[in-house]
Amino acid sequence: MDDAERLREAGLRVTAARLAILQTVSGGDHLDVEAIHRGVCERVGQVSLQAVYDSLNALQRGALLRRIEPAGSPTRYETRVGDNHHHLVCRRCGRVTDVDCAVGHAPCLEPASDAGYLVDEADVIYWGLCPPCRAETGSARSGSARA
Amino acid sequence: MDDAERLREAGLRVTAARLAILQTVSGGDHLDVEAIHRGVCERVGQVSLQAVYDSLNALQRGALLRRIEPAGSPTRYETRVGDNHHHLVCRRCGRVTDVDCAVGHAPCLEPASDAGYLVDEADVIYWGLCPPCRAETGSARSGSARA
DNA sequence: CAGTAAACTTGAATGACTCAAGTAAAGGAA
DNA sequence: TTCCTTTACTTGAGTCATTCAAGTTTACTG
Repeated sequence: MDDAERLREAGLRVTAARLAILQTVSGGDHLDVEAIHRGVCERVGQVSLQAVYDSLNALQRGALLRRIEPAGSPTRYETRVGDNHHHLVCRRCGRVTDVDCAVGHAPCLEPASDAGYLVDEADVIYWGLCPPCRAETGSARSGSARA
Repeated sequence: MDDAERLREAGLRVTAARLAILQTVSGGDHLDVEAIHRGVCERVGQVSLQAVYDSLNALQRGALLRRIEPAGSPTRYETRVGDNHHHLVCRRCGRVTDVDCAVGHAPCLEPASDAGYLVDEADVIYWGLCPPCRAETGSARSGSARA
C-alpha cells in the first residue's frame, strides 16, 4: 500500500504536502517539526509551517505517524506505528533511537495496579547519553537503569 | 530528618519559601507549578512565581523532589524520590497517579538493546482515563495496554 | 464541471517556562 | 553581633513550540 492509499484509508485528502511529509519522516530519523518542514520544502517548494503542524496532527490521528514527546525537547515523529517499541533519548543532544520492548510479553506495559484507570498505552523512555555524546563527555561504559 | 536538614544536606539554604514548597508538594497530589505557587502563597504570603520555578529546579537537582513531565501537560512534582515507581496519567484531565513497577526485577528498565547509550533512567508512563473521567465518558471497564 | 468540505496561508496569540539585572537575606567569618 | 559573601528572591522582559482564527485555495463528490 502506498502513501496515497494510506492517506485515503485514514479519510485524509492526498496532497503534495502530505506525501512529502510522509517521505521526509520516513527518510529521516525521528525528525522534529522544523526538520520535517525543511524536508517538505525541499521536496515540493514552499509549504507553511502551520500546514506542516496541521498535517502532522492529522497524520498522527490517522495512525500514519507516531509522535514522540520527550520531556524538555520538541516533538519528533516517526513512521514506525502500531508496534511495541520504545525509545532511547539522549539527554545531551536529544537524539532518539528505537528499542524493542525488553520482553516479548511486555510485563511493564500492564501496570502492577491500574488504580481504576482505563489504560490504553504505555510509553517507555530510556534516558541516557548516545554514543557520540558519551565520547565527547568521556563517560564510562554501561550503567544500570533506575526506574 | 526534617525538611530544613534535608535542604542543608543538599547544599541549599533554608528559606520559608522552600519549606512551604516542600510542604505543599508533599501535601498535594502531583501538583503543577501554579498549584504549588498557590499553596506556597497561602502558607507564607506572597512569593513570586519565578522564585517557585527557581526553587523547584533547585529542589529537584538536590533530589528532594521528582519532576514528572507528561507530554502535552505542564510539569508536576512529587516528593516520592529515589524509588522505583512509575505513573498513570489521565489523557482527559491530566491527573497523575503513582504505580509501582510491575515486576520486582524491572525487566523493561533495561532496554533490549541499549544501542551504545549510557542509560541512567527509565521513564514509564501509562496513558489512559482515570476513574472519574471514565465515568463521565462512559468508557467500558478495562483495556489492554499497547506498547 | 460545479459545489463543498478539507487543506493551506498569513498573522496573531498563547502558555509554560527561562533569562537578566537588581535587591534582600541566609549563614559563615571576624 | 556585625560584616560580608553568596545564594535566594523580585520584577519584568523574552523565548520557543505550538495553537487559534479568518480568509483563500484545492481535492474530491456528485
